[in-house]
Amino acid sequence: MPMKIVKVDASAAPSAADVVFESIRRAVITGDLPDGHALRQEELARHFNTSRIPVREALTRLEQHGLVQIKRHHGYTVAGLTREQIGEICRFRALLEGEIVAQALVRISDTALAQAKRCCEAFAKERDPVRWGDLNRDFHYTLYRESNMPYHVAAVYNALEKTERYLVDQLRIAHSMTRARAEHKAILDACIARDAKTAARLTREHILGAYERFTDFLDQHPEASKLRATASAVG
Amino acid sequence: MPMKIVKVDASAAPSAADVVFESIRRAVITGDLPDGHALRQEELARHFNTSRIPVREALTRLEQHGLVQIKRHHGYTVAGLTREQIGEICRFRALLEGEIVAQALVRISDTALAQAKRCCEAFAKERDPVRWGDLNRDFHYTLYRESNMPYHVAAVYNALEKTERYLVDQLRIAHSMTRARAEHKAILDACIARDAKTAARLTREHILGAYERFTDFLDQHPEASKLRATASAVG
DNA sequence: TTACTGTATATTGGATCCACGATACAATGC
DNA sequence: GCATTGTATCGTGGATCCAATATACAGTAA
Repeated sequence: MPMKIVKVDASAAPSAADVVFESIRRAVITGDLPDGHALRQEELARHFNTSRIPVREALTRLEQHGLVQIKRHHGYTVAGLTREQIGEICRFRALLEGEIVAQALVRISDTALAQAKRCCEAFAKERDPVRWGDLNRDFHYTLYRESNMPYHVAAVYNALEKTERYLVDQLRIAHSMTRARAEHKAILDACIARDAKTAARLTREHILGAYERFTDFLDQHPEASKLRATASAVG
Repeated sequence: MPMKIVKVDASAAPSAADVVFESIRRAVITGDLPDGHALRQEELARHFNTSRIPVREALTRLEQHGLVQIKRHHGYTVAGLTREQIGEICRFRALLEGEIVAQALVRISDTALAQAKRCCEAFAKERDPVRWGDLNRDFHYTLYRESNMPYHVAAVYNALEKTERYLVDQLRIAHSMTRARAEHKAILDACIARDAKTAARLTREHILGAYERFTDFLDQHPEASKLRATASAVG
């Protein structure tokens, strides 16, 4: 008799540490938790209605990701990046993402291209800045998915999550969404034409260009780096 | 009055978790702990004369590095890589390390080159296979150090530590140390000549070639394979 | 006043204890 | 015999408790 109940892997249910990790991670990469903010174990434990043990596990995971910093007996703080560090990470992404798109185009399916088109349009239409990071990620990841380079893609995502809050801020402030939309469209067109070289070049320029505009903006408005919202609410 | 006692930062002393982490990490990357080996918390706690808490912290750190795998309520095991995963990581390293050497040569100092020469000679002279991994790392790292690309270098090291045990094994079994010595020498010569393009190309070939010889050896001696299929975590 | 010392408090690192899930195997019913 | 169920045991995930360190500040002596 075939089982009539939907099959779910109960062992895949997230642990308390998973929940805390994801929640804090999200707050850090979106910028809801400002750089340098102290993450008190007891406070977080109360906030998530759990004990300090899963909180500590979440914090050690975040530290390995480079999203929080630890100083022995002083506790964990949200890790910030200097402008130079952001620059290096952007060059890292440009190098890898160029290679990944090029490789993905060798084998990419029409369904993936259609999905990328939808992501591109969703990004272009979105008015709410807090959603831009996710939609941007969706677009690029759809293109990368069939590259058969999971390690490269994971490395890109680790890199992206460290810098996203800075670059998205810039998108909003400098009104460069128009340009981002056009660049996404150009990359998509190159992909549809299966022109690997052009797609790779445009991807690299897209990433490095965003960094250029980010630094330009900081140079013109040095006070802008401090105007981050300091909502300390997690979850 | 100037303090006459040597200055040491006592807060930099390693915690119990640090010690356990480093120790297990070393055992995994050298291959002393075979793929799939179960890491029991209680057993490790006894072994390191501590409690399960620092052991668990060490294991979660190792999991974020992709060196161990976790299955909920089943415990931690040493994460193995498939041949395909090793291949992708080698391509990842080739891409990055080529870029890093090229960039490093723009600014590399004579002292760094002299140190690289010493590392190269130490590697060539060493007879003990268990030291090859460290000496190989020393040589390459000396060249990369002045690239001013710490994020790239760290990514390379995260990648290298996952595959080192497989590739070093191959070095020993297939007697390809002679070739490795020659390749190191060639890279060093290109660096001394400050020929960035050649150094980058030789570095890429060095890495990809080692992988080729690794797979060739496995094809010829299928019983030598210690490879175990896993779905490894993100590093 | 000013520099040093001692104490109170906050917070982390680690140890111990408990509850739940997983496995192995004996017991039961057919 | 064979499948199912109950139970004993083990190991992990999490909670609580304790120890050690850091900061703040009050007190004391020159």
